[in-house]
Amino acid sequence: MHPSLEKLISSVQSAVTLEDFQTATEGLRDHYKVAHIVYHWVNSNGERFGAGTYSQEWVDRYVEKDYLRVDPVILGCFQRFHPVDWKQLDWSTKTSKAFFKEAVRYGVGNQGLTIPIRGPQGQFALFTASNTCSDDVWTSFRKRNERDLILVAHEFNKRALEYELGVESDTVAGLSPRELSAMTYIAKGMSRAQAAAQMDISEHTLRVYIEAARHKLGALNTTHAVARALSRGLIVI
Amino acid sequence: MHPSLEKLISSVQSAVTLEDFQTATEGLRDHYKVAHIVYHWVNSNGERFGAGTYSQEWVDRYVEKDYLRVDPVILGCFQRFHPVDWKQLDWSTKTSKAFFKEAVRYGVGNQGLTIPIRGPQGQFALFTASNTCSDDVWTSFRKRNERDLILVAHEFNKRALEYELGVESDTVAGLSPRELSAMTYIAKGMSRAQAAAQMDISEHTLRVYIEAARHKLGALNTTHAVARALSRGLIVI
DNA sequence: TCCACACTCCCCCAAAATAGCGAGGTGGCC
DNA sequence: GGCCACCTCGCTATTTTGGGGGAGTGTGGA
Repeated sequence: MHPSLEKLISSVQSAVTLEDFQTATEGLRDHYKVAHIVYHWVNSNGERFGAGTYSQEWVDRYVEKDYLRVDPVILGCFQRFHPVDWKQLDWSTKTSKAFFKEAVRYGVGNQGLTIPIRGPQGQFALFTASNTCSDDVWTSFRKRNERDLILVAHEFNKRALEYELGVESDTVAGLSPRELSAMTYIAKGMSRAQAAAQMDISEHTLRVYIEAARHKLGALNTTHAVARALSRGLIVI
Repeated sequence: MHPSLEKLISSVQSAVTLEDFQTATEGLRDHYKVAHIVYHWVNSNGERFGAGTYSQEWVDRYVEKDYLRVDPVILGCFQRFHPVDWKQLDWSTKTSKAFFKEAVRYGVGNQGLTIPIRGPQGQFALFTASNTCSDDVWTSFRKRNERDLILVAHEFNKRALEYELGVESDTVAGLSPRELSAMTYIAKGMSRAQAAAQMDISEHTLRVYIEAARHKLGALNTTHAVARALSRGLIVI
């Protein structure tokens, strides 16, 4: 990895504010000599954050027109797993063609590579490099830099997660072994009677476990408790 | 990146069968001179696949004892986002201590680095490198190789996703927007009446959504449906 | 154009979960 | 020895879900 890129990664690793993320994207843009670098991120509460080199006009326009629901990059990456070249996306519909044209008019590149990453609680981030150039030039750019970009995207996410954790704080309640078993059977779709039979205890006892878990998790009902236990990674189905 | 590692990555990229994945893990083990390389993967239907260099005895033991629910690596990575050194995990409980001891006895290393990756439909994969060595040796190994391992993990996932798409023909159930909203409210602990009020529809209509979601997800009851929707990343609470 | 599918509403009744009141035994920790 | 967390079991009454029927609208794709 290039020394100046290492330096940029360090700046991401030590980023504290959104401005720091912003500065990092500008540094990366200059390093790679591309039109834009953008990092876009949805935390577990569904709040969106963004840092990047797009013009303010484009960002405003994007928000105003609710292009999140149109942008094939967003729609495409939401169903994908791995780095996506914009060319692979579906630009065939009328709305997406119009969107692309307008994006280019606002200075967004005609080429792009977007790397989606997901977190355990529904966090979803997109790291994008975009440029205006021919297909051949872009392909060779990707060949040279795709791996580094994946690593950079990881660094952004790592820091973004810490940023999120800094904002939130919640106590994780521990469930007892029997409570965990009971919750697991319930999460698998068993009725209380079935789960009790599985655990070889009375249905009443099972109920006590479920209620204990519900209270510990601050849940309103069994379904809520299961949802919370799954979200917190306490149980696996 | 080392030429011989490039070769191993190519072999991952062209993997077709589980045996190919297996062979790739063995190659990586030899390349890095570590005790084990393991790739473990849960697809969007909750089916588990694995390829790695652990002994068959350990794998059997692991399955038999249902260690998925004990293993701090699994439990820890489920709540995390980024490469996890096994030392960072919680080994303080009695069961996890016993598990660790047994794992070491079966030849699993005392050190490990696990890289979790998630897909859009709740796919969840773990790529692990493990070795028996001192903390210092392991730290320097991580420093040298962590980035490469992240890229290797990405390659495994990319191929695993293609493998999944090739093997499965059963449609991944997509829930309609209203079904997703309904499921989300239910997952947040609301009763049908409350959720219906939130969505400003009759309780009966809400019930239709919940039942449709239940059928699409192949769930036995509402709680099960919520659990599946969460596991597959369809909803977030 | 028509079909499929999402969306909306209504009935009834059996089954299951929830809420409230209990009881007692074990084992670890201060 | 006392406290606390965990594990186990019982009862009754009320609320919520689940399964079985229906029926009508609107919208987007073949």
